[in-house]
Amino acid sequence: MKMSALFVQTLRENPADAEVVSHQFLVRAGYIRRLTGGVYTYMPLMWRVLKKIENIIREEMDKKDAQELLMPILQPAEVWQESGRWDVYGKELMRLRDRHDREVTLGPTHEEVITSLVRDEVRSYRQLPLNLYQIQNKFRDEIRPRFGLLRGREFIMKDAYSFDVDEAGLDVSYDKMTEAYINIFNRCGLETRMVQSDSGAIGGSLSHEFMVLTRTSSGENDVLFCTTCNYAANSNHAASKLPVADIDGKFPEVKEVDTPNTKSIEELESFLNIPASVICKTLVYIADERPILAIIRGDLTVEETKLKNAIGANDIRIATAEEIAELMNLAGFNADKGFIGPKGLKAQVVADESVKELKNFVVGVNKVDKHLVGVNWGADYELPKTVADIRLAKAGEGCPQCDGALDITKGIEVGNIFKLGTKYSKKMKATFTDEKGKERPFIMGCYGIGVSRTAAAAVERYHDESGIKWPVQIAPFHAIVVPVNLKDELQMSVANDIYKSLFDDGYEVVIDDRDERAGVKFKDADLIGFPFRITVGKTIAEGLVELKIRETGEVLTILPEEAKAKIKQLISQG
RNA sequence: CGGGAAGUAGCGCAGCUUGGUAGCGCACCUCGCUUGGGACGAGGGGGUCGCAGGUUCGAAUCCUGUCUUCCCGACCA
Repeated sequence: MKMSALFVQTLRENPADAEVVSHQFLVRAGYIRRLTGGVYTYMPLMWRVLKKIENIIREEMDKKDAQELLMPILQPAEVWQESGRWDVYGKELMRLRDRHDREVTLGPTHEEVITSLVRDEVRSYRQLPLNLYQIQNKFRDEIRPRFGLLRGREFIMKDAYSFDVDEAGLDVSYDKMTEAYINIFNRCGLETRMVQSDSGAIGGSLSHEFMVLTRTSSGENDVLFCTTCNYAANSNHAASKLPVADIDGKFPEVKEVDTPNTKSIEELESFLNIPASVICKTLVYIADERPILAIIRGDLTVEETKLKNAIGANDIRIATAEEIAELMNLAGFNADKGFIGPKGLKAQVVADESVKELKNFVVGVNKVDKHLVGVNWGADYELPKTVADIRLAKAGEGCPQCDGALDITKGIEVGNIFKLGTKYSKKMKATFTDEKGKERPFIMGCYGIGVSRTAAAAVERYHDESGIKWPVQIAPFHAIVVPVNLKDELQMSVANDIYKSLFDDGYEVVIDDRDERAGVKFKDADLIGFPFRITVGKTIAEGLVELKIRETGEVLTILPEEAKAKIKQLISQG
């Protein structure tokens, strides 16, 4: 490929709307162009990268006996109504109406379509196990698309679905996909960590996410990981050992006391001269339109996703001051902010495990400027029926699996795997006949990889101030040959020879035949991120060229043949 | 959803307060010169100033509405 003919326009300045490095460099280097919010054109360079990632995925999926197919993006509302997700998936579902006023959606994922398909096609256990996957554009109407390819409304995803006769079969499928994912990301040159996660809107019993850990990016997720063992989990799911604290309030008797102007835990701490850990904190949430009281030790934090799961809600948010006041008035109390307690309000109460051990503690009583002190769980003040881990784990706390401690880092989720079980097959009546002639629902799993996001994550992970440093396996081209002076016939002929030779050997190579000054060519080469650059310039007088390795910045002045051999060697090492 | 900010040439921006024929840098075209880290000189092309109304002799500029984009926040009592 001649650089002069390549459809790419590099920019000197960062686009004003790009905040994270992957977005900035992908736009500046001419990989992507925005059409509208969260929707991008993949330019030829980008498309080459994406196809490379896709092909790695295909090879590794096929090795695990998965079969590629392609399902429609346009999906009728019916299948979503069958699974019950038309109403619960929420606003992220891109909904539209056709000319007959029928509701349709642009698929954000394909559990419904695949389940419907397999329901019709697979009748016998003899046809199982089965793993089907596709790579296509997905649509999610994100509240706030941002960060370029990291969170778009239209993006490329690989989604796979497994069908097994029983749980043991699902375990095998899940393990095979785990292996495939590890291989895929390794081959993409990306170090990932497999972390436990919440199963979210997809549902199911067990799930893991594959995270690219980044220090630099405003990574989307917090990942807690053990510094000693292999425990790692998304912060919305992570557990930790309960931090040790003073949990005895040492109040000699149960008593309602005046605590003026103590609307926050801090104010209450200093007014009563007690640690936060002897206060039972009460938070009001609205889950699926109904109020929920969450109680937790005063020094700890509620994790909303865990709370949501503890009560089986679809949607959860903290209540507004108005909603709290309304809840109080309904029960005949006059209070709004602060002073809230779990007793006497018309709301389900969920207790975090941390409150069980509290002794002689302090709690709100839904009266302004009052708190109850010296409380103990018992006949008079009952522990709520629902007790669960709804606490946000934090760095420094003990690992739930070993004696080590947890640390926290940012991560970009590039893949996830779920054990779905019968969540979809039961609802959609997708069954097969087992060896005893009995109808049974399929045991399903689903497995996603964000293809476009993986590319962006690679840029987040591998770049410097000059531009992108693609891992060679997913770089748009392997190398660029740069003749410094087009009018120098020797330079041109050597450069052309190297270019042709690499090209004929099957390497993807560009020759920068533009009549630009060397600096321009070098800047563009660095920005675009060619893993290898062969410069043919002054040193050609001694028969030497220069090989620059983008990843390390290493520069070798060697014979053309040596440069080619070195590139081939490094590429084969991956 | 709430709060900010911004829409002027492909990209980055100035002009707006104080209305009077639309500018700068990059990019692009031509010529010259230059050729190892985003050179230089000369000339040139390109914009109904997001859109729609209004005020005015006259609107990028003032007013109203609308669309779009970006940022922050979404409540730990």
